[in-house]
Amino acid sequence: MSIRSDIIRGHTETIILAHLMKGNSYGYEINKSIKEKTDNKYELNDATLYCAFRRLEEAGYITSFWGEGNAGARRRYYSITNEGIEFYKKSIEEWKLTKDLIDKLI
Amino acid sequence: MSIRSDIIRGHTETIILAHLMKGNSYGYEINKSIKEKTDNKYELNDATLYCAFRRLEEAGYITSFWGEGNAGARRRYYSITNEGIEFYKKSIEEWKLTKDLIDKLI
DNA sequence: TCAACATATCTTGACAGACAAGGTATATGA
DNA sequence: TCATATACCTTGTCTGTCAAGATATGTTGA
Repeated sequence: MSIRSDIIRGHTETIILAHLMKGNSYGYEINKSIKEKTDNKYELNDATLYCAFRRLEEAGYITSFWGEGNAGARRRYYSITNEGIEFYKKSIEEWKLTKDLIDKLI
Repeated sequence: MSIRSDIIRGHTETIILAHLMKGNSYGYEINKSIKEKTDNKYELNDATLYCAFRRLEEAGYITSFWGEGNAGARRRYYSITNEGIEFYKKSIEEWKLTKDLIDKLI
């Protein structure tokens, strides 16, 4: 069974930030990691991923820079900011509340 | 802390069906019940609620009829169908999977 | 009496996140 | 050389949600 995007909607940014909490990374790698962690049950659509990066960067939660080295296709790396870390922590708390809420309601 | 609608998006129909699993009901009552169950932390927007009713009825998951008796404002009652019950059960399973998935990712 | 409030449903138009589809470019291995 | 994997990005569309507004009835308190 795959997961409807409406169900997971709104978690995209938190998922990305969670990955960046462990260190700098780039889009393709993050998405591969999501796929692996979920046994191919879930992955982000490219457009969704890069849209989320733009939103996060605009909000000041991440910064980006082009990867150095000329091996393979260019990579844009992302780094989480202090504001991003705060936002991530809040999102985790929100998720806990949401789980309880939905469990009460359904 | 209140819950962003993006986080709960996609659960509206399941929440409504969950209520109807306990017996016929109508929009206003369902929303009041949501508010009470969540200690005023969450409630559906009117438009969201009635849009969801329409979708569910179109999908054959609920049927509706005008309430009898002339006391107070008119009520449109909703009743869950067998297909609706099946869909509800599937949605519950999907929610369990989603919880696990998100917990893995964030 | 009459204003305010609670009950109850519905419509319209706008917004935002997600998606499908397409494009661009580099490196590697058969 | 051709397919594949890597890697990023844009455009237009879809859909659920929301804000705002409309409509109507019953109850309660000043």
